[in-house]
Amino acid sequence: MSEAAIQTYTRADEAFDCLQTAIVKGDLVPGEKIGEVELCSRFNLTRGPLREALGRLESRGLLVRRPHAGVKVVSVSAEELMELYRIRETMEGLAARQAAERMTDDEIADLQATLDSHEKMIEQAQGQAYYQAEGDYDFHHRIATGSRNTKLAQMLLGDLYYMVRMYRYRLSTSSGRPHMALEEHRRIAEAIAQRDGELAEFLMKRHINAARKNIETKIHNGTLSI
Amino acid sequence: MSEAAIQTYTRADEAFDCLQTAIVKGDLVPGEKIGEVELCSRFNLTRGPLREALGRLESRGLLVRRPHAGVKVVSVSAEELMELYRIRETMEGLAARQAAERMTDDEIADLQATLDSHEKMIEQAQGQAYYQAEGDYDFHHRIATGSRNTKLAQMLLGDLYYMVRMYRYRLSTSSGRPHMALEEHRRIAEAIAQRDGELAEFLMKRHINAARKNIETKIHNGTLSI
DNA sequence: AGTCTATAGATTGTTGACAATATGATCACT
DNA sequence: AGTGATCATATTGTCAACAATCTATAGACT
Repeated sequence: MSEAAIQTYTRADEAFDCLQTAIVKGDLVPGEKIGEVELCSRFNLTRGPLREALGRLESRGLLVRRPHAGVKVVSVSAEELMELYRIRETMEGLAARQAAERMTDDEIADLQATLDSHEKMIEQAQGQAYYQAEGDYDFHHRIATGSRNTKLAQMLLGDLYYMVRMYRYRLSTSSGRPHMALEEHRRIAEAIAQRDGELAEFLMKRHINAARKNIETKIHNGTLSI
Repeated sequence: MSEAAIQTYTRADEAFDCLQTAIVKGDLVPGEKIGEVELCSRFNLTRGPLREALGRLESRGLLVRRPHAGVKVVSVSAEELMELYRIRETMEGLAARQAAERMTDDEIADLQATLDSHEKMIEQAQGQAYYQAEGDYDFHHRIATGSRNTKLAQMLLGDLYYMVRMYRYRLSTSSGRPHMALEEHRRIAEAIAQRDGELAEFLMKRHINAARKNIETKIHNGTLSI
């Protein structure tokens, strides 16, 4: 094993993961004030590691803390969610371009194989958006790491995705346009396979822009509420 | 005062600031392993707040921590520094575009006034790059906040700038092209004043790209070593 | 002689108690 | 009666001792 899994899993890491998934899954409601002792009893933790985890989460912008007053999950407005997508658009565009230049042939083959399995999933689980959401996450994850840009991957995977996923869960349905998204993924992968960075960037930006517009119209329709 | 300063400044915040500036200024050498107790005695802190600060710094990617083994300042290779600039290029391009669309007239006037004072500073302090570096930081800071994109500003100001500044200090000289940089700033400000987002984005990307190339050639020359 | 194992030391992770601060309710005053 | 200040409570921030883990040194074995 070259890259071993985390050898020692510290309590603080545990706390961090627990809280993060709780926030993403919506178990911790945005805006609601939550006490430290309550969190401790809820996740079987002690306050030390918990506070360390809270610090990390705050630094990542998932929750906001006021000294001596308490901590609450950050609540994102519709506008801010749209801003998040605009950031993703530019950053993932860059990631796609660099991925086209730097992914190994094996990685690209894997990427395309992944898309095949996504297609099967979509066909099997008609209308069940969950697989699509996971698949989408998987696809973007691979490209982010494929960019070989450590900091970029860190920002994308560590910061942005969790915020986006947080709202994916809430407006659970996900896009509802699985076939179209898959098709867009295919084209991006194709551009990467042809080592056409410029095209990959363009297609990725358009892909995320389309997702943003899709959500935006749903919000305006009233189909979706944040 | 609408946005009051931090009412209560906790020890953890103090620790965070101390460590961050120490890292940026180079008092804490990258790669070197540092013990918690040593840091405590050095900054007159106790281990509790220190550890919380360490967690935040780690989450921001300024240092890396291995459980039970210790913590060391992250060391960035020349390639990674270039990657950082590529990220800045796209993100600040976006910031400039949104700033052109959203900054108030007052803010734009302030921005241009800032450039005037920068010009005077450069003339007065011939060759002293410090003012230029600070001025540059100031300019980009204003545009980041002017974008009205909370998350974008947070990522730029909270994550990227500190890493870049860290190396600015080390290769202290800064660009050594103050007049040219100022001229580029002027053009960007002008584009923003004319509410031409597309142009502002283009000019900003070119500006950062030029800065990147400047450093890159210096590294190849051997003028600069990381 | 080289390599592997085991132990000692030091360092980090964790815990529970203590101090400082914000919130909410009570009471006096206008 | 409504508003302001004061105080009690509960919660957060901080501290110092304890437990768990890693690293380095020394020894035994192949």
